[in-house]
Amino acid sequence: MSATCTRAYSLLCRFFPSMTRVRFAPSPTGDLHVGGGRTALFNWLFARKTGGTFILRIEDTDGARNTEDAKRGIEKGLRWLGLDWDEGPDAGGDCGPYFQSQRKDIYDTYLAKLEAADRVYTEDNGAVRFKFSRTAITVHDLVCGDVTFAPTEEPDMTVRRPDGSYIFHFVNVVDDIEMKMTHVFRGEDHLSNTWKHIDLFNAFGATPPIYAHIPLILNSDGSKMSKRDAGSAIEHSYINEGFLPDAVFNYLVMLGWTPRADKEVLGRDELVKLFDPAEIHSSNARFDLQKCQWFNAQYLRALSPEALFAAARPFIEAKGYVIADEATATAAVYSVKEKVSLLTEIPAWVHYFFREDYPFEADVTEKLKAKPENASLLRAAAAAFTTATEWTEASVQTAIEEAAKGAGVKPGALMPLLRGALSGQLRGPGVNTIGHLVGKDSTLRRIERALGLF
RNA sequence: GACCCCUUCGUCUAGCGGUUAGGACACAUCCCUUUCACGGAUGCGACACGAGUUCGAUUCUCGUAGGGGUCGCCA
Repeated sequence: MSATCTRAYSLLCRFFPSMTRVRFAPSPTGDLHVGGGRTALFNWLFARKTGGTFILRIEDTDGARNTEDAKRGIEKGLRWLGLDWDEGPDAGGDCGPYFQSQRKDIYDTYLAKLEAADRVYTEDNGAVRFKFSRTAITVHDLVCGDVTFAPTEEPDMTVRRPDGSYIFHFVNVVDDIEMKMTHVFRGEDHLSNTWKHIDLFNAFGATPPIYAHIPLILNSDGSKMSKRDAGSAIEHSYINEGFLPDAVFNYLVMLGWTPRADKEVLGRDELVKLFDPAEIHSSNARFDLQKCQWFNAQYLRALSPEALFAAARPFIEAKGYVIADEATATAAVYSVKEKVSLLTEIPAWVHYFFREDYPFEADVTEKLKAKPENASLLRAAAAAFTTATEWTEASVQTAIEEAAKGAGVKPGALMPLLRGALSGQLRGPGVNTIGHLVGKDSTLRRIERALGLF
């Protein structure tokens, strides 16, 4: 960022802290793209940081492929990420309507201004073109610094189609003027076109906003990320895959900006506090699913038992498991929280808490049958459980240890057997935790059922 | 093709003329441990290349290469 820009920016923030106005202006194409989500996120961070206004404007001038469903997809993604907008659909505001499809009169008015200034001409078929100034134009960018474009040799830019509808560059600039945007955070893919926007601002006699072009998110192989790629769509890749919004928020921020902090796991409030647009990176970043999942694991583990259960519940029920007792289910889910990094992984770790006919995995059957005396060890454990007078994690533990002692083996020899019998698998929370949570009766039934394998 | 942006471990990055080039994810080994994990410790691993400027370049300048982007009556 240039010194002039830095100064202008800090002055603006110091004296007019709540005058900043930024917007996210997506074309409603369905599921929110991560790149778009992150663009929205930086706009939101800046608005919250400066006490300004975050506006959502739907650029739906291409009526053919902009459906109501598509619009809802965008809004769902934004809401899920926690990016609330102060003006826009459902929020209202003084600069509406916030759908470009409803702003034709405004565009007509602005086109008239260009006509009056002799900056447009109509072609034979009715299309209207804007006469470029064909002077050198410098973009003062918060991220990229000053970028100067030589006088263009491109043909004049079409701003209105023969059918009367308007082109992106035109409506985008008109709306940014009308909606009084002070800053524009957008993808770097727009940098090369920004001189056209500035040319338009100048033609309207308006002051361009301060631009900040943020780097793009690439696939792990460095190619451009598009719809079908892993991690590309908020609902499909994150909501449905068991990510937590805060984790995705945190990861996405880190992909374009490194906060000055001694840790990476930072909450929204901390990120807002630390955010400095001048520190946004200038190079593209590759998407790393493993790192994103690591963030998710961190946030998962920080959840309270109740919050974790609430988040996991839909994923458990989607597998068809019936939750009869919420308190037990909550404890069951909490007992495996540090074994997973995605909510979608939880059902496979807790399914046996919700049914008695859980399958015995192959290695369990193998383990149990490996030694003939395993059956008697299980019977010894059952006997110890039967005589237990109380049923807590501690008492279950004690019963197991006593059964092992009585049978002349170490608890470690009995544990895997019991684990396999009670859960059908060789991994999971402590055996005493499983026994305690499923209850005494079920514990005995489960051992009996496992005995049937011999 | 023209123009624009970018270039530190595999990935995300710190660094802002002198550092044993630091951290995180991933990976490997060890410790902990009834399993799976968590956690802890250690290790592996980078300044794209070539010229300058300088006593000294990862850091500044130029070039080359590579990656990305833009050049629509898409947004």
